[in-house]
Amino acid sequence: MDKAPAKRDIILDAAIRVFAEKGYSSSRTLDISKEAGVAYGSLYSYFSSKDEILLSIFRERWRILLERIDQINRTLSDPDERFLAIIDFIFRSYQRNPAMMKVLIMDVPRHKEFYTPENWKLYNAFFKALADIFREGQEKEIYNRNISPLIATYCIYGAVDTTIRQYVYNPEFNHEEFPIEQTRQQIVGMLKQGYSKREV
Amino acid sequence: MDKAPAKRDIILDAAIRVFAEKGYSSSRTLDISKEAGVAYGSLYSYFSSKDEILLSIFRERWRILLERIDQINRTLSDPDERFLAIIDFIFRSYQRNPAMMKVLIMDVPRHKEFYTPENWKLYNAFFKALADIFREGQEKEIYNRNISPLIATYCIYGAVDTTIRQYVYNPEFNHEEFPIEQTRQQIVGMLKQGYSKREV
Amino acid sequence: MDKAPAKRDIILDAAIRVFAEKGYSSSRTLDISKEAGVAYGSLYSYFSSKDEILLSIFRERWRILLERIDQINRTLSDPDERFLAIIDFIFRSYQRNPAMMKVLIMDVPRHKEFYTPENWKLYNAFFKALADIFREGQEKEIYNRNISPLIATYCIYGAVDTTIRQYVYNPEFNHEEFPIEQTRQQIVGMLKQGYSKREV
Amino acid sequence: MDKAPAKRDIILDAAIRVFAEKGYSSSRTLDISKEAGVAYGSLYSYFSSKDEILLSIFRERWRILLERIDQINRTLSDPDERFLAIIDFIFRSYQRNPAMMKVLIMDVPRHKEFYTPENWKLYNAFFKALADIFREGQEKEIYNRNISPLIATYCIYGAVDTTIRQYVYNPEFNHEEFPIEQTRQQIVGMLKQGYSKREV
DNA sequence: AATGAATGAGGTTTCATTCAT
DNA sequence: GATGAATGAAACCTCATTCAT
Repeated sequence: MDKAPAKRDIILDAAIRVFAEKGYSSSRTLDISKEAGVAYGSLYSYFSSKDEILLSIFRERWRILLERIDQINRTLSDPDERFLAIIDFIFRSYQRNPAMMKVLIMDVPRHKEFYTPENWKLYNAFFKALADIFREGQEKEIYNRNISPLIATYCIYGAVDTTIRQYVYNPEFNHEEFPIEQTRQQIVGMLKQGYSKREV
Repeated sequence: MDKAPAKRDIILDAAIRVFAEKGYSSSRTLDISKEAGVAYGSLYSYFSSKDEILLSIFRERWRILLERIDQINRTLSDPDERFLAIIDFIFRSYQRNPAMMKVLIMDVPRHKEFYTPENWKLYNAFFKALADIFREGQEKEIYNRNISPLIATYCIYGAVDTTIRQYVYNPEFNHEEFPIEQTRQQIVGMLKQGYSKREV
Repeated sequence: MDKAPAKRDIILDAAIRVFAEKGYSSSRTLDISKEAGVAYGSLYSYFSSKDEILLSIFRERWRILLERIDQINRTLSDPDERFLAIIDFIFRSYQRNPAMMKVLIMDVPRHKEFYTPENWKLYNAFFKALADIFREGQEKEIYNRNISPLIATYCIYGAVDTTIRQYVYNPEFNHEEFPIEQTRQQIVGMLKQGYSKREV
Repeated sequence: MDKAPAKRDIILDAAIRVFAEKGYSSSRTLDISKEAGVAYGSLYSYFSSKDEILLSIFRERWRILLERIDQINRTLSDPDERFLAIIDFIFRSYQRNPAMMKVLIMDVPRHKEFYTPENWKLYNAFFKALADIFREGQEKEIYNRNISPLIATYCIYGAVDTTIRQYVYNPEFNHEEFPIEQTRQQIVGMLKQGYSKREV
């Protein structure tokens, strides 16, 4: 009984590629079925609607992110190392599957049906997990207590997200001038130390 | 001869509200005309298509942002003060017209027709202006020279953008618990000093 | 009081050129007003609708054709000479104003509103006038009595019309290979003598 | 696999009736789908646009005419008999399907998209085939050598076309007074012998 | 009478979804 | 379950006509 689940994932992966390429609403279900190599109507054996495909992408892929954070939390205890590992995971996710990141960042939150309490709960679980790490850093007296953990989290995620978005979208952003590994280090450095020159 | 320009702007403002509410592709041109209180066909006297309305919003509003930065650069000379003023302007823009910010952040960059060289040039002019300020701060030895000005700029903008987005979208984000003025100060503090506790 | 009639005719002439160029239904009233160099709304000072412009073209220009036949009938008495003069007039009309002929041949009869009894009466007056000439030729024993005058008339007009249409429309029809004057003579010759070689 | 072709032809036949009734541009695609008894959108499974329907009618039906001429040429060798058979076929086509003839004569040549080199080539193939027959008649010394074969062809076709058009359109043309078979004979007689009385 | 901005009904086309095979 | 032809609601846009100036 591996066949049905496999096909479901084939469709989901195809949908990610198509949505990333054209955007959700410019993507036609026919495009998805072609990309997946399945019959037109087969989409509806696995998903009730086009909406449902997008939301499934969000729910299933976001859950993987959350699980990964859980795993990092279990493996590492130092907040700094945890943030590093998470940022690393996000960067590598972009590198592995930029299409998925495009969809998660650009299409999911712009979709009307996304705005249900359950989806928000799942979405915010990510920020809450990050905020928990931050809070622990504050308790361990290694992070600044003047900053709200949630706000800190938004800043961290926003800095990472906006930068990676340039790699994905911005044609004027020169990949060779900014090697991704170096960029990652600069972001982490800046978030931790700030952009102001430290007094000696 | 104030009439025609006025009507064009009425349509543009209405379109911003409608796009913000429903997203670009779920918005119908009929909705826009109703919201603007003009006849259906009048949209097409001022804009050649629905696409053109969205792109006009981007071009005209983004230009205002750039002009504002110019003005700030002419008025203030200290890089710190300049960043503060720009972040302040962005925060106040959100407060004044969150709908416009939604559209600029969420709809414009997800639209296929957006991706023309001219539009990218205009878009990137914002980041270049910020990077110039950052570079000056480095030359004045007040900003960290280890960070690329462009990356720094993405981090600054990303932190601000992602946080404000929570005010605009996230129903679980409690506005009262996080007064906007205080949030702004925390972001600026964190970007400048980093989240790590400074050694004394 | 020459002004108003002048403008009316300016519009009519402009409409003929526009209809000939694009066909009636692809022609926009805006095109006509621009071609005429009058204000958009002015069309409706002189004509009640776009339909009415087309029908006015037919009524007024067709009447000129009928008057010309009348004049020919008054001037000439020999049926052969009369036909020659009429065919000559039609050929020269094409040369002078092919646009008008295009409209009269192609657009007017394909228009729904054309099919009123009065219009048909006017239209058929042309064929009746020709048939009368033919009948007289039969009575004078110079034309074949076995042919119905009306059918003869359709054949004569059809031969002329179809040939001239090639000059106007057919891009593969080489004008230089077929000088119009020579073509006219061949048509007249063929209609009168038939295409069969006469026994000596 | 008879189903798809059948439906395509059902749509084409329905379109012919609708176009003949209202003219191409007054015909709505909804009318065609209703007349064909198929769903609205089905039109677009078989044709890419309304234009394409009209041009398909031309291309497919005109090809049948050309094939018929080919067949006549293979079956008969006498030019006179060939012309007779072709005129006969045209007359019978009108009788069988006057709607199709209306569309071919009135709508197709007035349509902008018709004017492509390929369409003209197909269109002119008809006249070229007729001209070849005429030329052969000249070589066999049975047709007048003074007439250009192409001009002769236009006259023959124009006479037939204009006359049949009266049957189809002209409400003042009395079908009973002019039995179609008799009309056909008169046309053929007139084209061959001319309308002038032959000297004995 | 002249103007042209405004109007909105109606057209073509798209495409998510259904369903008979 | 798989297939893809069929369906028809709904979208964008056009453009003849009106009407306030």
